[in-house]
Amino acid sequence: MKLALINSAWESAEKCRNCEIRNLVLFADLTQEDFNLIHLPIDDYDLEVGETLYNESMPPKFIFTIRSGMVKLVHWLPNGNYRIVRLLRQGDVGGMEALNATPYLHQAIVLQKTSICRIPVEEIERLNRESPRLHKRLTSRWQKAVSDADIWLAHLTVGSAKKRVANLLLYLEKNCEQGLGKSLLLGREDIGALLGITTETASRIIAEYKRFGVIRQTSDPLVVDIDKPELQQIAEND
Amino acid sequence: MKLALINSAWESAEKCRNCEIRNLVLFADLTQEDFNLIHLPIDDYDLEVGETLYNESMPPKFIFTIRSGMVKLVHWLPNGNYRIVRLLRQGDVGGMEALNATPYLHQAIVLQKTSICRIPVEEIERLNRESPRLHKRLTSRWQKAVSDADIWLAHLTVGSAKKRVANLLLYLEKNCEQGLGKSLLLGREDIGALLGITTETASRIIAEYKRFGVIRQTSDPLVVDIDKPELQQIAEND
DNA sequence: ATCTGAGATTGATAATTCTCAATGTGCCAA
DNA sequence: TTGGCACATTGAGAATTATCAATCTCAGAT
Repeated sequence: MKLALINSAWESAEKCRNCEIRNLVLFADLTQEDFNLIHLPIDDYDLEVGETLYNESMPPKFIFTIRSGMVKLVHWLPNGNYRIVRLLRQGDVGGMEALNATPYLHQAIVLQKTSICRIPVEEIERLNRESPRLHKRLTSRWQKAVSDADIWLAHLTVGSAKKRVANLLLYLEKNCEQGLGKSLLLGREDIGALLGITTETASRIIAEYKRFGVIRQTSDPLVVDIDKPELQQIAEND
Repeated sequence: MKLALINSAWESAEKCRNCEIRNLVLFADLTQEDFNLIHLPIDDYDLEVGETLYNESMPPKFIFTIRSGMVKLVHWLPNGNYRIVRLLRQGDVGGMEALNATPYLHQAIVLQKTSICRIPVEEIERLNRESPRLHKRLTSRWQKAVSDADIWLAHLTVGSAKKRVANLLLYLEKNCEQGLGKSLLLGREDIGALLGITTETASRIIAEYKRFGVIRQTSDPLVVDIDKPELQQIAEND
């Protein structure tokens, strides 16, 4: 993992102020004055597929916002298998457990080329004390993390495997960067780890959806066109 | 639902200060001075099995801490079925979504006679502004809600139905008020809604565990003695 | 061009879980 | 006492999913 650039304090504050997705993330409500409070460097950099953003054994000194791309939060099981606990997408914040001075809870692994903004916990704490606007944002991010987890549970762990896969594809469509009607197609093992089914079952279902044209390959092998109404049908009835 | 007592501001602050489980909940770090900031009444009351603490259609004006007992957070599905998204136990906080001025996300239903402390959101917001100590607590509560949800996912929705039930019984042992070696035994439908299995499957497994003495009835029909090592065995191997 | 390795797909069979249906059990009220 | 009711339990067969194993595909590496 290489940082693209270590910014000086001034530079990073400048960057944040001009960040085009700022309204999605933590610093949306900060004023010029707030930005002047930033002392430590906020780094931004890209990670490639398979790289690790953070894991359980790293010192929990940063939180991360996702500017673009997709990250999986992985919980390893004793037997070497793993479970994907959540996905982070544009605007999501990862590693917030660092704000409580507790170790990171998961390994965060990049699924798609991902652009990250890495913020020192110390900086958050300073702003938190000195800017009520950040505090509010932070609270609502936490809220989002909880409700995301709940939605996950309610939709992605009930019903037949077919339903779950359909729901997952719909979930991944929502902000697939390629535009609507398309969905990120994860590896079959990841789909399994996400939905609590085996790799083979995931593969069979994806293959069947392909055969029936419910999903169709695109030029990018990681992205598929989806037949949204059909998937919604499957997700609800069946 | 009846409130046991509508306390005056002074009385409720007094109560909080003397609350024996205070160190578990939001107000653990508050000072005498902080308590003097409390203006609105903080009510405490008991609810019986089946009563609703809050639901999606109530105005989100309060958050709730659990002083004792157990509450399920229920997400209703369109077809009339339901999914239990999380359990709240002693020290847990429910309805925190109210702090973001968003509707409650679930229906919270009492599973065991439960003692509740109901705090107006307005009061939290005032203390939040005026006492950094509360803010810190609140943050860490949020953190706990997220990590609980993740643990839930990682343990209670993987593996065979037998494993899941074993994990659930172990989970419910942790702070069963009757002491160690005992576990709250939920209704079979609730077990199903919790673990993503059918009521019948839940019943079969519980019945089997009873037959083999892995769990044993006690004088209280809602509580069973559990054979912890055996359950751990089942949860891990199998 | 061939080799190679990591995923993906598919098949056959076993195991698990669901579904539908019947029965059992204990508690409460008339 | 006697129904009645809400749960819990059990059975049998169908459907789904896991398991084990064999190919297949395809992008890189040699």
